[in-house]
Amino acid sequence: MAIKHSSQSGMTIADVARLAGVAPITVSRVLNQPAQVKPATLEKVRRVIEETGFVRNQIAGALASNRSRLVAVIVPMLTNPIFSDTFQAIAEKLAAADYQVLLGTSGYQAQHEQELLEVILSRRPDGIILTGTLHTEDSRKRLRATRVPVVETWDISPDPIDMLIGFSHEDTGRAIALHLLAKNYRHFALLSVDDPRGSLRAKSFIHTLSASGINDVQQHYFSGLPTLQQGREGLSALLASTPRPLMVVCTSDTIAHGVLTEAASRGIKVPEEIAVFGFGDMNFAAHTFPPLSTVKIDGKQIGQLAASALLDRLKGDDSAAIYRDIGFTIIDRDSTFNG
Amino acid sequence: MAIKHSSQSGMTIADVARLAGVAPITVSRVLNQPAQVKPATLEKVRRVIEETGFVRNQIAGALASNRSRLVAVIVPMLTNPIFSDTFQAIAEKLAAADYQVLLGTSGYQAQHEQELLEVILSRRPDGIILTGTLHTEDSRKRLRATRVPVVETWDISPDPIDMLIGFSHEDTGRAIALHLLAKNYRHFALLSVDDPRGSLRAKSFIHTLSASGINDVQQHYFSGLPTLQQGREGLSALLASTPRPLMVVCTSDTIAHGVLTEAASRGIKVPEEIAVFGFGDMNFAAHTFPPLSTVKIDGKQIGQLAASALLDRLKGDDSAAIYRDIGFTIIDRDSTFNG
DNA sequence: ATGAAAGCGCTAACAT
DNA sequence: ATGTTAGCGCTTTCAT
Repeated sequence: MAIKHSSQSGMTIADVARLAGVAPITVSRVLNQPAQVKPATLEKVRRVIEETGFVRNQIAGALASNRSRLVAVIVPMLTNPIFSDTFQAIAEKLAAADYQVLLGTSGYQAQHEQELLEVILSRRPDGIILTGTLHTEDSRKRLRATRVPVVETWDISPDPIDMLIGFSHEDTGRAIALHLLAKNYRHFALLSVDDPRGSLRAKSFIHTLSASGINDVQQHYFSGLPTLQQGREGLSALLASTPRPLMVVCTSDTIAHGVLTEAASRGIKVPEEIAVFGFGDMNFAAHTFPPLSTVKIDGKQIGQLAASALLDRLKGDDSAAIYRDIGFTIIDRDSTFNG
Repeated sequence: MAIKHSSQSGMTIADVARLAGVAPITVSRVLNQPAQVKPATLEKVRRVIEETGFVRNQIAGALASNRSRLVAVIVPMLTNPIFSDTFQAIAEKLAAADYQVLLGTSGYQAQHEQELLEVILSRRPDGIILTGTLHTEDSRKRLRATRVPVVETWDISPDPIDMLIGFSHEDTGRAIALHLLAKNYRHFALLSVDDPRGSLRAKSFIHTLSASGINDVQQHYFSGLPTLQQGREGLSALLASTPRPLMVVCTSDTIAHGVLTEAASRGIKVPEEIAVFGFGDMNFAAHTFPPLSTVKIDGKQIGQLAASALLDRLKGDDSAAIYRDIGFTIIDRDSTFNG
């Protein structure tokens, strides 16, 4: 018997069935519920699959079963490394459970996210993982109307769409302010990114200082992704105008790293002359010169929990609605004075 | 007439057609070839879609048309920022052309990539973008057998699977060696990542020095992704054992940045006492202290060209097979001596 | 443990 | 410009 050798995938489950002398549904079972197939049959079918290089068509499978095994993930910007750990963790965990990731980037724009969502929903994903909680009203309505499980990440909100894994950026900003006030710092400057969550941290930080009677905080806001350059330029600008000693708080470790770099290049001693505080505890933070005091956010954990929550739901585990504040940890290193 | 208000997507094209008083195929045309539909009909159908919140089912569409509008992208590791620009560019360009990205991470393992490929092919992507040219024999065979357009990126190879956009890592390693020899550097050290492409650059670098009679190159290889920490530890180790002046060549800007950081922390002058050379020209390279001499790789361009090549092919533009060496640029900054 | 029939929601390939 | 018909390749459901 001449077996058709081709991975051309003109081949279907029916072709495999014919060659193996079984019905198409049996091939389907071999692929999806091998436990229900007699070992001999299993082997017979698998050999045909092996020999022909047959590759199943999951599109047809998804249509027939109404389950796509696709999870859509929307990230603001792939070039912002703050989300990399989260994204990587999500992709790994889903892949291990035989789900694939459909990727979208929103560019930090809720309107763009909304358009993306329309495209994404047309793919009938089994779940959706979003970054942040700032969506258009239309997006929320649409997502709530579909019965697709949704996980929002990296923020918390009083009325999540569905599940949520994040932390409070307001709490973070306040905690940083209180922490540094307790260290007796009084002359502050703020270098902030202008993305929604960074701005939230910045605002809360400023507000908390204000409540302690500190209103002379020099503030610089940078648009676009945080860079080393912004930190260097930020410190340069501050040095021209602000009295030392100075505590420079940054809403991104990357900017803080730039501040440290500028300080080193000028021979300014950190933390003696200028102190620096970051955000994120990115992988370089413990190894800057001097090591950077910052707030640790466990991005990998966010990703793992988000993926797990989704997978549990997809397994039919409709237990208590998931709403999880993973918090944050202030880490004192040598870029601030530790009395 | 009572219109069924629901985004529940129990709604189909047939429901929309009934409500609009047209045939299903007309709704399909409104969605896919609106130019072929009379304006009045167009508006009628669009109003029903708007009012009902109907979301098309692209799974069914893909099955019927045999085009998924999905492009699979395989990246070694999302947490390695060297690929971020490429990945972001790909995602943006494809999204603009109404293609979605199906993401996979290979973890730098060809075997894992092969398994991923099987899953991916079952989704019937219209195209595949791969990182690197090191694939298992099985992967190559499978990809060649399917008629799916493939673009390999970030490397070149004598026999690409299909299209290719990259540069030669061997040429890069050699060029760095020759460039630094021409600057009269003679005492070299190498800090390298151990990923396939990094190793290729390292090997070629060492080999070129050897051809010039330099065989006493201190070499350290780091596993895992490049980090600042590796650079700091690398320099510390070198200082214990190697004579100065010293030219430290790194196969990653991140490691080089760590070397600069360690030097700054010890008060070692760069480039007077120690010179440093990196790879990638990542966004921080021009802003380290001192600014880092390195090799610029235009990752964004790789992504744009890869996506364009694929889109052209998908448009039926079967012009000359694409094989493009985008090259690299050596950038002299202040971490090396520029006589 | 395996099979037969029906259909998932859409679009290609013809009509008209 | 619009409609009719016949699938796409699989899985569901109900038999046997």
